[in-house]
Formats: sequence, structure tokens, C-alpha cells
Amino acid sequence: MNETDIFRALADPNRRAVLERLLDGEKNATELREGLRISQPAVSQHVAVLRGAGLIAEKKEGRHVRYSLAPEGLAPVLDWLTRYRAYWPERVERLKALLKEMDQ
Amino acid sequence: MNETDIFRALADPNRRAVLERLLDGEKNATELREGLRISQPAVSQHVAVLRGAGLIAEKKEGRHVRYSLAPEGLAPVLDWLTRYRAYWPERVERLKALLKEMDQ
DNA sequence: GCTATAGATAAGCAGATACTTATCTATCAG
DNA sequence: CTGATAGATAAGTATCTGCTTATCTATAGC
Repeated sequence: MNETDIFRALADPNRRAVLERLLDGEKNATELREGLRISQPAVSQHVAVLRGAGLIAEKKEGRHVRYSLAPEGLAPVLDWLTRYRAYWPERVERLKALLKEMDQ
Repeated sequence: MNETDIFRALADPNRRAVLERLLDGEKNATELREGLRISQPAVSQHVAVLRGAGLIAEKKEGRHVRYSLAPEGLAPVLDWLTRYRAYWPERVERLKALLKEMDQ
């Protein structure tokens, strides 16, 4: 839930890959594992780190667990990044375009 | 320069503190150290990690080195984060306000 | 009940991290 | 040249990470 936990969680490529996979909807652990060349326990451990950082939520359904992105989880990163906005040169233009697009 | 290097660099509180300090202008290593309860070599090592991640630039001036934030350094983080925009609920409102303010 | 499957937990280990003290290099002041 | 200072580098070490295999728990189907 704090910046350190979140940045540490995001520092691992396999964990970012897990988040990536959740972009297109809920997944269970086995689905999250696809494409990652690590064992089932390793996935479980990564998921625990992501959950601890507040980045994913889980919902038990029988013997399956459905994992999903936690909507507010990345907010501290955005907040942190915003403090450095003076150092986002032309990226700001891209963001403006993005927000305009989102308005439609 | 890649996401992993950047997130790893940001995962350490002392390194984030160094960046924080650079928000109000160039500093030399001794100034960066103020407030951090770590040795001079530790600061030097953190600075090396931040430089390696492309987050700070340095300019030698005699026996001093002036460190500053590297403007483009955080762009990959912003880009990464943008992919999760659907999960930024009301934060978007804050950003819109911010960008409007920057237009003035 | 028995067996299979989803996922978590335990234990162990190799490599990475963050720190320390000691030392080195380079510039500056006299 | 000499001594002091800014900063980097070297070497050593305790702790943390990310992984593995083995095992455990819990649900589901028969």
C-alpha cells in the first residue's frame, strides 16, 4: 500500500507480466502462469507480493481463485509521478490527447 | 533505461529521497546526502544506480559534480502507467485539472 | 469414502542488494 | 609541492529475493 511496496512489486518483470495479463480481465493462477517459465509456487509467491502491494484483488470461487487488477492500486504511483510533472516534457501532449480521447 | 532498471531504482526509499531533493534544482553529492543517514559511499552508489536507470544526469565542475534530474528519465514509467489508465478511476479528474492548470 | 486438481505454504539455496570501512583519484587552496 | 576536500571504487558482510522441490489444504467429481 506504500510507495516502496508498490515500486518493489513492479520491479520484477514476471510480476509486471502478471499485471499485464490481468489487463484483459480476471484470471486464475493457472492462466496467469501461461507464458511465464516459472513454477506454480513462484507464481503464487508473485501474486502474494502483488496483493500485498494492493495491486491485485482476489475472489475465491470454489477451488479456483479469480484474480483481477485492483483499481486504486496504482494511484500512489500516479501521485508520485505527478510530483515530477515538470520533467515530463512532450509526454504531456500525449496525455492530453489521451484524456481528450477518453472524453469521447 | 528499461522498465526494470527504473522500477528497481525507484524501489529504494533513499533513492527516491535523492530524486526528491533534486526537484528543487541541481545538487552535489554532499548536498544530496543531507538528511539521509547513510555513508558517503552509499550515496555515491545510489547515485550510480539512478544514473544507470537514466533518472539523473551529472555535470562535472572542477572537483564538484552537479547532479540533476534527467527530464526524459521517467517517461517509461508514465508510458507503462498509461496502459493501466482504465484502472485510474477518479484520478483522471485530478490529472485533467492538473493539465488545465499547466495550460495557464 | 477416494482421487484429482487449484492454489498456498515450507524449507532451502544461489545470487543480488544495501550497507559498511578503507582506500583511491582528482581538484583546489595555500 | 602539500594538505584538504569531493566523490568513486574496492572489498567484505548481513540481509533480502526469487527460485526450486516437496508438502499441505481445500474443493470437486465419482
